[in-house]
Amino acid sequence: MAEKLRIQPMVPEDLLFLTDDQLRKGIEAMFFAYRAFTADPDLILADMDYGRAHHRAVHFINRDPGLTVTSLLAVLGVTKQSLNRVLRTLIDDGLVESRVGRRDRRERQLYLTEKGTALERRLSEAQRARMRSAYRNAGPQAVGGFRQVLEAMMDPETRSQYQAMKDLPE
Amino acid sequence: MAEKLRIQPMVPEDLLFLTDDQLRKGIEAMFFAYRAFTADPDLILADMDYGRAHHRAVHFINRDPGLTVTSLLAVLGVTKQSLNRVLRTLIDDGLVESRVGRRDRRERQLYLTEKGTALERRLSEAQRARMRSAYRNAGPQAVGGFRQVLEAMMDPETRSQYQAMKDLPE
DNA sequence: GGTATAGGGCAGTGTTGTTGACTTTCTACG
DNA sequence: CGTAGAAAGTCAACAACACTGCCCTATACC
Repeated sequence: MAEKLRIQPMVPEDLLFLTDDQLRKGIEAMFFAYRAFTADPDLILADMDYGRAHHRAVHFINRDPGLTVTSLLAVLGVTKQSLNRVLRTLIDDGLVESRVGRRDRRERQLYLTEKGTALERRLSEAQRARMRSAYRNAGPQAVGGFRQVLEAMMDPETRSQYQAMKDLPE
Repeated sequence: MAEKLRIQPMVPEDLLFLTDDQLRKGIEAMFFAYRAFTADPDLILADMDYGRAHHRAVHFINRDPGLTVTSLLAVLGVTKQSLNRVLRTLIDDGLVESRVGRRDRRERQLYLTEKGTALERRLSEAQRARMRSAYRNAGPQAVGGFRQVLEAMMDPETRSQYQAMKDLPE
C-alpha cells in the first residue's frame, strides 16, 4: 500500500490557504460582494428605464472617450446586437453621442454628452462610495492583495487589457 | 474663513489608495474578475438546460444540506417565484430532493441527490480550479487582503450570514 | 472592381429576475 | 377549538439582457 507514504502529507503552513474549504469561502465572498457591489447603481438605474448594461456602457465610454463601437464591444464582452440595443437608447435619450470616426469613416466614436456625464457621475459615485468604505476599513495592504487576486483571476487577454488601461491618465 | 486651515490637506501616504482613480481600478477589477469567475461553470451549464441560478441553488444546498426553502431564499436574495422555477426543474430532474421538514411539517428541507452532488462537484471544481490558481499566484498575504476587502464590501446583514457560515464544519 | 471590415438592424429565443394574486398545508396562540 | 399567520407552491404578465442567424449599407483597401 502506497498509502502509508502519505501519513505525513506535504502541507506547509503557507499552503493551508489552498484547501477546498478556503477556496469555497473565497467563491462565496465573490458572490456576496459582487451582489453588494452592483446594488447601489442598480437602485438608481431602476428609477429610469435603464439597467446594468447601460451603466457598463456609460462607464467605459466615460473612461475612454472617443472609443469605437468595436473596442467597447471587446471590453464588455457581449455581442453587437446586445450592445446595440443599449447604445441606441442611450443615444436616443441624448446621453451618448456617436460621431463618425476621424481616421476611418466606417467607425463610430462614442462620447458622453453632459447629460451622460452627469449620470455616469451619479452611478460611479454610488459605487465608489462603497468601494471607498471597504478600502478604508480593510486598509492599504489588504487593497493590494485584493487587486492582486482579482487580476490573477481574470482571463489572460482581459488582464492585459485591464493592465493597459491602468496607465491611462484618467 | 476656516478654509485656510485646509491648505495643507491631511493626506498621508497611507490614504493615496483612496483616490478616485484607485477606486475606479478596483471597480473595473471587480467587473472583469467576476466575469472570469463565472465563465467556467457557465460553459458546463450551457450544455445542459441549466443556468447560473441553478448553479447557485446547487451550491448552497450542497453547503448546508437540509436547509429550508426560506433559508435558501434569504441566502440567494431572490424572490420565491424566481427560486421556485429553478428549484422545480432541479427536483424534476432528480438533482435535488425536497423532504417534509422534521421540526415543522410546513417546511421543506432540501438535499442533493447523488446526481445533484455529481453536478455540484463538476461545477465547483471548475470554479475552484480558477480560484486556486489565482490564490497560488497571488500568495497567502494577498488572499487575506482579498477576503478582507470583499467582506467589507458586503451589506452588513449578508456579512453576518457569511461570517456565520465560515465556521460550519464543511 | 472586388473583398473585407465597421456598424446597424430585424426576428426569434432563453435565462433570470420582478409584481401581484391566490391556494394549500400546517403551526401556534388566545 | 378555532383562527391568524407562516411556509411553500403556483399562475400570469412583464422586463432586462444575453444569445443566434441573417441581412443591409457605408467605407476601406488591394
